[in-house]
Amino acid sequence: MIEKNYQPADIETRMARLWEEAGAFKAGRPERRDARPFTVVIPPPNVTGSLHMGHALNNTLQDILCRFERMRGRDVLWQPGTDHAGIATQMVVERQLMERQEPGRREMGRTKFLERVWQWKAESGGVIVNQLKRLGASCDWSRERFTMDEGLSRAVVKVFVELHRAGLIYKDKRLVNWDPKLLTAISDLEVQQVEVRGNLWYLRYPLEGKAFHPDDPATFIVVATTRPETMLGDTAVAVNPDDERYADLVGKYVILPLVGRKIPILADEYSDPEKGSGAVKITPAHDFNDFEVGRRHNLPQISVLDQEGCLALVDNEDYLRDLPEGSAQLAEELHNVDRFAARKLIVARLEDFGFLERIEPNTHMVPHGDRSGVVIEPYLTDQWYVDAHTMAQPAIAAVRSGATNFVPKNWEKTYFEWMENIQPWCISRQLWWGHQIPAWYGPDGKVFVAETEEEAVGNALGYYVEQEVITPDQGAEMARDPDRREGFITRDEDVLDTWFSSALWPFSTLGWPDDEADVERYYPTDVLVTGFDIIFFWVARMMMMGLHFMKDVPFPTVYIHALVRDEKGAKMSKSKGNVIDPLHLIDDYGADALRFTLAAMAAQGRDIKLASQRVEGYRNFATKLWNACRFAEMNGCALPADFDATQATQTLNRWIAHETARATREVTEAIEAYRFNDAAASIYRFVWNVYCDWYLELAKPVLMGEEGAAKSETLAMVAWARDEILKLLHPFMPFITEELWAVTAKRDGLLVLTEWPRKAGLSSDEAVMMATTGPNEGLLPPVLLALDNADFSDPAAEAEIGWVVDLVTAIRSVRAEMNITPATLTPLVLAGASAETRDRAQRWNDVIRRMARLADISFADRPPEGAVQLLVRGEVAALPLKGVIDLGAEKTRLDKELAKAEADIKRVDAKLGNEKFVANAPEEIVEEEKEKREAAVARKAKIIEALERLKNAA
RNA sequence: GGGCGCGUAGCUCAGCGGGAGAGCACCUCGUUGACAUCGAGGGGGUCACAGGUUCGAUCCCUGUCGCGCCCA
Repeated sequence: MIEKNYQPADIETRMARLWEEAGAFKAGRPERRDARPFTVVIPPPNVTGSLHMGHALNNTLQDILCRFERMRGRDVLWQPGTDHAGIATQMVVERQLMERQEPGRREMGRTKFLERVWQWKAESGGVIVNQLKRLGASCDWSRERFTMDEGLSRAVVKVFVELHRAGLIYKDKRLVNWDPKLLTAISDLEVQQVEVRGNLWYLRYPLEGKAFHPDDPATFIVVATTRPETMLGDTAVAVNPDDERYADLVGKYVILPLVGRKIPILADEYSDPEKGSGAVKITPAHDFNDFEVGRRHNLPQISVLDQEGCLALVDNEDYLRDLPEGSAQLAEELHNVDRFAARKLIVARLEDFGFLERIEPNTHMVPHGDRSGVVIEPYLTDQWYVDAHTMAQPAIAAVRSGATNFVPKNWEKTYFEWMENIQPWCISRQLWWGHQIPAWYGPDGKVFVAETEEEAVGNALGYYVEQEVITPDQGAEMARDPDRREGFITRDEDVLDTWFSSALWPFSTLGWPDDEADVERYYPTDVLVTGFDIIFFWVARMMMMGLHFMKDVPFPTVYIHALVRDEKGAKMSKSKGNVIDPLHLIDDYGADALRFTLAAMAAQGRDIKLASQRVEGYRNFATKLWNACRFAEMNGCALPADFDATQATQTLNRWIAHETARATREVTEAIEAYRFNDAAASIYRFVWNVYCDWYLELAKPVLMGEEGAAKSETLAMVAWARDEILKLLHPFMPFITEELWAVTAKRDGLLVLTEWPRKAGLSSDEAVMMATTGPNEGLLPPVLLALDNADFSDPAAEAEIGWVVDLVTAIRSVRAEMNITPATLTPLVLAGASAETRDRAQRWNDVIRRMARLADISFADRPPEGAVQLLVRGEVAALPLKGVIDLGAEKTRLDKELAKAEADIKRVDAKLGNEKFVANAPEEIVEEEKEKREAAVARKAKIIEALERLKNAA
């Protein structure tokens, strides 16, 4: 029994429980042992996260694919899990400690702190998983993984060690993006370039051997810089080799103001003559470009900042080397001053001595940390790197060859662009929460990388015994007792970039390296669904790791979906306050409505501007379906076991079978092509504008009428089409369809595991091929071996019902125009009707009268005088409304129609009169135009007749 | 500076070589046998602009203008 009102919240909790209890989402179901797998790995959300619109869209689309393929008989594995999100999670827990006024991370110590993070994860890490369940995500939750669980951690270590052995992971000292707030290195991708209004400072650097005077340009060279405070670390001045202004200065030296260091003026292409003064200061330790210039010219690298972005000058050997006496005083004064305060101090000091020429306002891009929000400092440190350039090559080739395809295809360009210019990937992070790098150091800094501490220590001790740094006895001692080797062998403190573990996700979650059975079965996955913002972060890296370790791409298809924005097109962000919370929408309208909205708006290649009004509209759609099912139930519609829709005899029933087949084809093909919006539009139109608006309405007289073959067939057909609708709609609106499936009939099983309607044109052989890996047909779901005629089509039924629809529509339209209230029943006269039309009119008499508000239907050779005359499929239908209608208005209406017909004829004639058109256009197009002309000419004739009669009546 | 994409009905968006579409909003009418979370009907668009290709362009090409995103 269907409830009177559709209540999403109640249905959703019950259906979720039902699926859970049935283990409906489990991969590897015994009865599908021989079915072809369909595998998708979820983009693992951060454990710290909560569901936002991007997740809602991403997971709705994945769920549509998974439910669709599950219904098509595949063994679906949708692999869920979460990501440990190093920086984000560590920040969350640290903030919590602060709020509770507990000891901070450093006071607490590493071990204790990590315990706290795990504790936090246990308490709060399940939030987003539960939110995904509310959305209806049909993941195999029994296989949920976490990037820091034991198995995945083993995968991380193994990958690190193997890549290190292969020379693809190495340690290097170079400039990194340093976050002075979080005190860690971050990768290029975690840096956001932000436009900042700053200044360009023009500084005078005195030439060596000349007495500096601010008024004498011959005694100095002007350099322009956006970062005056780094001048303390300058080791050269560069000018463009083609810049004639400075040609004679190349090779000479300047004396660095305030500092007194003698540094060369050199020629390098990097210096842009158009920018600033054309001369640029070179600070290799504090600027990426300068670093490269420095390498080319063998310049020293003088770092003048510490980890926190404060000047570090006292005891700074690099800085103090070769400086004149007295410079130590400046070092003392500026030591430990923050970089931004230092900027002011240094500029003021330069100005005092006449070294500041001028200040020019300058807007430029400044790197910021995407987590901390502070200005990133290029900083010279030792870090671990992946040789991304080498690993990118197979990943590039795989997309070039089509082994992996992007949908839509244009994202491949973005992918290539980045991959072909890829920089070494800095993977070490100075954090605690993450996979600690499996590297150990000896007293001389020599590194030992191994999968276990035991192995690394063994190697190290062996080495130092051999080198006679320690005796064999000491070595044995240290091997036995960790306390004894403390201070001698130490483990690398750093952890790996979170994306390092995410890169392994498609195979680490399947059990690699411990158990490869599932890797065998489910790798490579079938499709990756994700947003374009993580193509670089994640997709590219999975490609590299997958190809290297699995020797195969992780997925043949990458579907890239849009970003969800607010209704004005702005990116949703907390600071803007324009975030629409998907959970609120679920509360208000139900998960099904939200899902359908997102699918309907997921057109390829465009961002989604979401308005909640749209969600409301699709909630109404759910209500419509609900009520249609209630209607079927109230009329006792039920599907007999042996019912075959294609064998129906009633025209109306053959018509809905035909329309259902069409909808099935459209929905199936659209999902197959990742055209979610087309699929949604198709099922929407079918349910509302075909099934509800016409089929149920046209069936009413039969259903209310006397018992008999026609009625029993219709009772069955209403139920049959309803069931097909529930199946087609299930991937989009799983909750309401599952509920209706359960309450509308006694079922063998859940809808979620019911077979998808066979697409037209798919032979049973192909269906078998699709769903199986082997020839063992005995284990197939029986439906895949039966059911033919899925491409059922009946043009005759289409023509007849089409006529009824057109007739009713035309009458309704003219009645509304003439302001005839529904209470007024009018007669209808079919003039000069063909035998076929007479038959049809008799067959559909009840329906037409009811829907068009008619008193009766009669026939005549000619339309009566003073009637409204309508053209329906080439014949005249007249409404004798003498006295009711305004003859003047009717004339105006007919004049308008006439003008339209004449315009149509004129346009077609222009085409057909064009020799080139007739010669060049495809035959069927020309034929079509001719038919259009004929129809328009016939229409025109009838309208003229109608006008004549109107004149007579007046 | 390089790349990608977008300018179609009041709004949000489909369509993309042969007669301009949907949803919402708007206007009119309606307690018609499931549904007012509804039904019926209606108005509304030089498809940004300018060239070109073509028998034919909203659709392809070029340019201009406006907007967005990514990378330097």
